[in-house]
Amino acid sequence: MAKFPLETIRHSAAHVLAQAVLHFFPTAQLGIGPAIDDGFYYDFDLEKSLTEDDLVMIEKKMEEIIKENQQFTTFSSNKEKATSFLKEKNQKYKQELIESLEGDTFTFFENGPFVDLCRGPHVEQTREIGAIKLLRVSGAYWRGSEKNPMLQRIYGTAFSNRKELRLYLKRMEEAKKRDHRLLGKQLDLFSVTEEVGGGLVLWHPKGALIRHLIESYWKELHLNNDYDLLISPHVGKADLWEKSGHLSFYEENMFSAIEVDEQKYYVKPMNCPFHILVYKNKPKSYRELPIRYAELGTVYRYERSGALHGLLRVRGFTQDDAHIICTEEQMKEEIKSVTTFSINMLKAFGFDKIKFYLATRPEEKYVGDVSHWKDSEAALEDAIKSLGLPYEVDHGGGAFYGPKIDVKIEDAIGREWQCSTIQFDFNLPERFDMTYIGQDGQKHRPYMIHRAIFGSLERFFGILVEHYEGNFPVWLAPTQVSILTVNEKISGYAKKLASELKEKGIRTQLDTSSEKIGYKIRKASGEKIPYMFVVGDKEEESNTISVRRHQKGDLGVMTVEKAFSAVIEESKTM
RNA sequence: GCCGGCGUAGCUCAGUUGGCAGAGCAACUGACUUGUAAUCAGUAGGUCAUUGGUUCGAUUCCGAUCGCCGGCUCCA
Repeated sequence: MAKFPLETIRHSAAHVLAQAVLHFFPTAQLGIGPAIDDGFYYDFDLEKSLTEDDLVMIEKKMEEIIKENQQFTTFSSNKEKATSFLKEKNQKYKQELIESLEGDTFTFFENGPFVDLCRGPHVEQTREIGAIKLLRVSGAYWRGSEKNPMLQRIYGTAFSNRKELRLYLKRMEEAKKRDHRLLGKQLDLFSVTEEVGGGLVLWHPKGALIRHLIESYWKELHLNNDYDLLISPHVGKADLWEKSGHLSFYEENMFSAIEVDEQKYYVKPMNCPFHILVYKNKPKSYRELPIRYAELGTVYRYERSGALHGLLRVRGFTQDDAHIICTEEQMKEEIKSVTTFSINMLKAFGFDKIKFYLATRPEEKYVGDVSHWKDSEAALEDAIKSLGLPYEVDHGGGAFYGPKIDVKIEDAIGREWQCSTIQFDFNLPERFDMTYIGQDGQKHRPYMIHRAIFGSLERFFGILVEHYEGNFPVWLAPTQVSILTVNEKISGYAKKLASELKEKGIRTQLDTSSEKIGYKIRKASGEKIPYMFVVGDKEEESNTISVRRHQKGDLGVMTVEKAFSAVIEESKTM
């Protein structure tokens, strides 16, 4: 067991990094250097752009400092002294930092020739830092604001010993192999091309097939749970977006207007206004509530070019959107059922570890009655509690229009992703004057809940690819069975098996090429096809199949019936 | 958008004093008839991202643009 927590080790490593950088570039201005989730970084203002070679050199120096086993010591001083000390060191960012900090006592940490303003804590001596590795250099604005100068940020990681560092680096390698952009290309699932534009996805046949399966399952589950499906257009008039408030609050994220017949139209960034108009098409009675409108609605949002990332951050995507419109009395039950519904959907895709984050009313900017906020927050918290799942409360983290639950799922290698969100909206019902006629014959304002489970199909698909490492379960695999012939004489038998499988609804492909069986297996494995049916003379004579399962290997010879039912059974399991 | 890196065949990548553009895989053709992760031979495939400059000559050097990658930022 290490003497210090990782965070302390990493924070200390950040100091050593700064020390090493100052050794080579004495005029460097220091930004901040915290420990982060899987390592640490330090920001520097430097004349020279750092290169890979510089990193190697700096890392070497860091190793030396660690070996020297310098002692970490600390001292405090008041604001005046601290400022003049930093002035003397010519550290303007640190001076700025002190200016913005409360109190009059500032601690410094010193090791060898290096002194840094810092709250600590640190390890006692540098050798306790263990093993370090510098990972990359990138740009970062001082204090995260674009108005400030851009500093150079060096990222690194540290562990208490070499072995753990090696394991971490190995995990990173593994994660890299799962990259959906890489697998998307290898498995021919989708592409994003320069000709179409960044963040606009072309779904290739195999990707589109998987998406179709996801969508079909999604629709079926919604219909079975009393949702109504809607379909709405991709564009709408400017007036609509004025009314919804998007043009005042969200315009910077919208594609610019299209003019048709002297009218301005906008491509939709959200589906809500359309769903609301469906609701408002006819007066609604309390007897009709709750109403649950769901749509796989394709929206377009402007994302800055630098933010685009494979399928995870795109400009055109399909939300699995739904709007639940209900009375105050129905609210609690609706929240509960939508939460359970989300979990069930996510579980079908192998996500069992789910965490909730409840975000409540912001302190200042918010719309609607405080009492409505309180009721809805209680409803959200109730729902999570009743499920007995882990959750955290983010006080004041809600949107201005309502409180929400964000749901995070954990994938096969322990990474967290946010997909689902369940949000109250006190804004749009007001803006669109949504009402229902209550038992008392009066008009009432309904509650409206937005929710998405996958969030975006593009993003969810990207996450799925990484989660499964491209090894889709049988029910989702674009090709479920590949029939491989040992020689060309056997192609008749193979064709017969293929057509029988297809008849049973199994997605089957046939490889009768004049290659050796090893080659065909290698090829099918590369495509990550779950089942390989190897057939030769022996199998034809005995009406059997030699079954091979992807990632498991040879399952041996079985009767055609048994082999078929194995695939069929598995294709039904989610 | 900003900082830095990168852009050579469908894919993965070689290509240095600046002098005819290369390999493996994939594709195609042929031979082989194969028993559990790569059979052999041949053919074809390129505006070296685009564009301007330097030069007798640019994939190579310089500039601009576009795109991608790592971050920052953004995510009412």
